[in-house]
Amino acid sequence: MQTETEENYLKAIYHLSAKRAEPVNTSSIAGSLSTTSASVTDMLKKLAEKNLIEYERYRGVRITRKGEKIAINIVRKHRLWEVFLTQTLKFRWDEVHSMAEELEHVSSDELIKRLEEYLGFPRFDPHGDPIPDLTGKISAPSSLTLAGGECDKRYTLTGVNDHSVSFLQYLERTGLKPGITVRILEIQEYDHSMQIELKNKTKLSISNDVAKNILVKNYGE
Amino acid sequence: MQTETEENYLKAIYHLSAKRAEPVNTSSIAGSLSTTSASVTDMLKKLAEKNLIEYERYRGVRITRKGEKIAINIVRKHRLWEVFLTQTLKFRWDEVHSMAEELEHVSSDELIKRLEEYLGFPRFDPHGDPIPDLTGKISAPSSLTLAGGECDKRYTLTGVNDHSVSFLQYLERTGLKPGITVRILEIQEYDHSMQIELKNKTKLSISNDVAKNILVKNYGE
DNA sequence: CTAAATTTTTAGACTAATCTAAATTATTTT
DNA sequence: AAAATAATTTAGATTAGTCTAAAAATTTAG
Repeated sequence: MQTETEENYLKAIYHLSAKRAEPVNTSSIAGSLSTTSASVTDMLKKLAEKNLIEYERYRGVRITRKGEKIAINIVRKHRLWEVFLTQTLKFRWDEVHSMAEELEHVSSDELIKRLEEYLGFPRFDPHGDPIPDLTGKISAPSSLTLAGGECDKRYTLTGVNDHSVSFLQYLERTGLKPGITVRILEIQEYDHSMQIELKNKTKLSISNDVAKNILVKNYGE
Repeated sequence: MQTETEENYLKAIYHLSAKRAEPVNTSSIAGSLSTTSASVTDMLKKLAEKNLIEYERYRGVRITRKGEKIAINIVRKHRLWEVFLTQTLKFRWDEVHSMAEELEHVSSDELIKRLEEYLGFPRFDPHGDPIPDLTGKISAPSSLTLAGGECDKRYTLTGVNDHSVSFLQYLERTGLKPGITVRILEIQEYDHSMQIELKNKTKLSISNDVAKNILVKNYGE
């Protein structure tokens, strides 16, 4: 068994590993957990001792199979709780992250199995991120972003790349929630910003930066 | 704000206070939290510092209004989670205590408000204990036990006095869950044990000790 | 009402997680 | 390839919670 703090380190290392092939370095872990490099070094020794990571001084860190299993299980719990909070308790999708951050640590595997069943085995959380199954298998998330869309075609929003609260709240305010469908009206040559139309005929303009952070699938797929 | 450990101490003191008017002594707190008296003394100083309890060396402890508010809020969370676990996730009533013990600490007040609404504002948890409302008000639980029942009358089980897992599992096995109705067939003079009949005509004999720990209301009330 | 037994508190130590500041190793620049 | 810069680790302290063993206070018994 591991402490909540150890779990948070493993989760951070797991997420950072997903973004690059090289070992994860100390300061990026410190950054993502808002702590100091000195604290991270201490914890890395502890996790290596338990064979949850491979760690060599000054060389960074790789997560082991054993550590990854634990991390994936936490991600699974987190995302299932997010579905519960939005679907059952009607929280907005931009409110649920911090609550799920707490719930992910306290819930027994049996509780999560039942919760998953009750929720109808959802495959994605409210932000479009895939929910690992009991065995740790993870469906591929959509890799198409709105920025890759074509004029006059329709797309259904499935998730986001940027999970920051400010971005989510921006989307929430403009009505761009997962599940809704948009049509691209026009794409500007010079900055790749685009005009889009929502179902209710609202027209709005979004920057390429925003479009690149919105995951979509083709309408009707 | 207080730590999870402080919350557990407050809850223990609150529950122990409910049973007697005198101040709560150190060793009973240690007993109910499975820790040592020395640890309890340390924590009492800390809680007194924060005005959550009144504490005088060697004299025991009383909870303050401020401490009681916190304790009641934790009890409220605990019992609402128990309802969720049995009602929504279909856990047995003898399984939910330890899970709720963890969930009670992580849940924000807003989450609990929504959960309460989703559950339909239940007034009692699966063991018949009253659920404090948002303001801290607590309905009176049933005070009638099956031991006080009369021959040939029907009673509906509403809860228990003994919350130990072994007692709950005994009741679960014999079919004596809250909500069901029983009829008293016969009461033995010499040991006050009783023969009762369940809805499905099952007859069984229970000791006076057991009967005293089962809360009931008159059938049809 | 004193003596024994019990309860409670204090003293001192331990673990987990954290921090700052100093030292060490690695990387980049010139 | 040496010097400067940046990243990482170590050293030493701190806080929360816990423990054991010893000391002090209270309660109980004779």
